[in-house]
Amino acid sequence: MTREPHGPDSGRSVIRRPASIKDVAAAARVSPTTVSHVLSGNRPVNEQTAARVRSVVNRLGYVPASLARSLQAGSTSVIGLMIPDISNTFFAELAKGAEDAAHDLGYGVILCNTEFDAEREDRYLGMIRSRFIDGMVYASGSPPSRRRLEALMGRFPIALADEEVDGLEGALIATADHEAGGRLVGEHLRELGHRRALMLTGPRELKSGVARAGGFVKAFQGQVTERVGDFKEYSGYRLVSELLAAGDPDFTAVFAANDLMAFGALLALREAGLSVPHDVSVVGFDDIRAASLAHPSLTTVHQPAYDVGRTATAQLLQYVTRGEVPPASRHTLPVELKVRASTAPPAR
Amino acid sequence: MTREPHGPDSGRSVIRRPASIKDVAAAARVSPTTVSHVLSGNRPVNEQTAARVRSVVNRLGYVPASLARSLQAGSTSVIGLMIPDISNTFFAELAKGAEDAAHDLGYGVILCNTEFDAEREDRYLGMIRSRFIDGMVYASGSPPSRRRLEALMGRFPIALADEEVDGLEGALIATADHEAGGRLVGEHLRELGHRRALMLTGPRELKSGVARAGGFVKAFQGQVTERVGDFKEYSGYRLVSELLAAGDPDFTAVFAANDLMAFGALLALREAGLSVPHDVSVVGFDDIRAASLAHPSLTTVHQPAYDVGRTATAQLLQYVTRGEVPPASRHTLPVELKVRASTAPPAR
DNA sequence: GTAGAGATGCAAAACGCTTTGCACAACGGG
DNA sequence: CCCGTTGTGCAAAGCGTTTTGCATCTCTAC
Repeated sequence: MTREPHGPDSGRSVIRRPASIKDVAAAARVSPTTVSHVLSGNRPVNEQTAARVRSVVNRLGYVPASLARSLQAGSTSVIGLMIPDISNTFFAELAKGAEDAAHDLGYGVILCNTEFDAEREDRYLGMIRSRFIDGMVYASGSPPSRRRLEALMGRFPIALADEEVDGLEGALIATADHEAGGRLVGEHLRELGHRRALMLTGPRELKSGVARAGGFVKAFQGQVTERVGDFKEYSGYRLVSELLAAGDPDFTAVFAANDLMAFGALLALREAGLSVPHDVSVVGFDDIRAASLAHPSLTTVHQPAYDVGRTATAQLLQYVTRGEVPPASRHTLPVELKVRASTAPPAR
Repeated sequence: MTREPHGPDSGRSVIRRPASIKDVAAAARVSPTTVSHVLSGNRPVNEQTAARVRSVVNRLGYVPASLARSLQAGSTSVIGLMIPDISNTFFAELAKGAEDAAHDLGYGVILCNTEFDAEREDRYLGMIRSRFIDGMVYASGSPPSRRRLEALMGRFPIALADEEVDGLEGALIATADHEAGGRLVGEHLRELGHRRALMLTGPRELKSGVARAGGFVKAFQGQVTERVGDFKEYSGYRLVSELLAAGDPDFTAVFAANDLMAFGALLALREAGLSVPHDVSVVGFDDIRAASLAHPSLTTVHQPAYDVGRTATAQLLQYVTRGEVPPASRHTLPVELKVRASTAPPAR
């Protein structure tokens, strides 16, 4: 434990002031202007002088303060990504796509995880108003924040990813083709020979869920019993259990509007002594990780969460880089039916 | 389609210059100083004047530019979170914890998703050197970036979360108690009556996996066959299949160093006609979502990913807010054994 | 009547960079 | 010999804040 050499400043691990462009200029006996030009290559500099400057830069470990640079440039090359829950694999995939797209253009992404908390959403919305971020990809959606968002939309670059609530038109939107997904499921079950299905939907307010159900009903062309769930596992379990308890089930297939509810349905069927897919087929939506790992593995619709995030971000940045607010436009991304072990022709 | 009223500036959705403090000052016939004081409450201002200023602020929709503020203050209230893959639920949970902790202190989090790509890691490390972020929570770890990290550690606030590679000492570290997790599994299997186990480890370089194996072997006190995997599902499948094909298995239980490999093992056992847990018990590590959804549900060790992220961040910020570099310290977080349906006493 | 104190508001510096305009020298072409 | 050009580098303004340090003015107390 050696004693530190000098002064009161010694031992403590306080961060000392980093070298500024002035320090470099002084040490190289040139003006800050010249240093800037050497580093940016913005104007020619005598090679000998430039070499001297570079050597000082290295010696001092000088790195330009990006804050000052951003202030001067009027943009930060950072955007925000507003999502309700990063631990939800759907949003995690979406975030990955957004990060990739941003990275491609040299942009950074601030993670705005909201838990649908209005106070939190407000704080993050403040980042764009105070111009700390150049734009925002918005995939959240508590109703109060939606209203505030609308006010911002004309003045700041904002894009909607997988918008699930209506009332937000006139924006740049990237979303999966929910209706087509529902249609694919309908066709699949019909072709297997099913004629009576149980459809577990999400809350009515969420557009995506409604679109899934709509596409399904249209394509299935059979008898469909609808029950409203909340996209959580338990609601799938509860709804199916109730129907089974009420008597002989009037369906040979279950289409849940997302995988979680499908898992709940699986559990309820198993508890009732019904075998999947022999007695009843089950289909989900999302293709979360667990869908392929579960037993039986779940037939489901793969949502391109990654592409949704990537597209929304890439589109947004196209305008941000030009200092413009994006115009209204919709980008619908294709979905894919993953047929696995939970569907089969009906036994009866 | 009505024609826009005036000038060349009209129709285009270009963002127009937002109001600055000077604009507000001019409109309220005071100095920028006074505006600043009204807004910050830093010095008293005549109530009548203040009211006038506030009204102008509202009318103009003035929001202080945080960039300028940060430049002046010398910090941005943003930190970075470096992780290899946000779509991995473990890191997503960790990120959520980090975001929560940051939010509590008014900090933002920049998502640095690296895919173990050195170029990408470098770019993000650049953000801290250019002082765009006040600190960094580091949960990634490609070897090249590790070396660069070491150089930065003394000069910038950096914390390690769930560090999985060695060579990085002298840092602030938050990690799960991997060894204790292994021990819990060992005790559990021993108490069930198992005497011969197969241990599927991760790569030798990853400290956490080594610790899990170490704890297990110590506590199990039986015969342990070790096989080295790579933490991916397929390696679990392959290793178990190979052993089964080679003849009568010399184990009644399998402990995989993570859930994914455990799933692979499950699959291999099922294909070989062995029943889990009747013929063989299987245990994983991590407690990812699919663990509870799989069939049979997986006995595993729950890792506090959220807490790891939260703790690392909270600890880091404690020093960042004081403008200090954190000292070396280790925070080990407790794990928990989740006993589910994949373990039972051995049949033979 | 006057000194000290409080209230009130402004000017100016500072944060660290980029960019524009300008000065000076050297040089070649007409 | 003069003018235009090219090379080289600096001074200064500007980006939008916050934070001193001062200058007034008005009280209050003695």
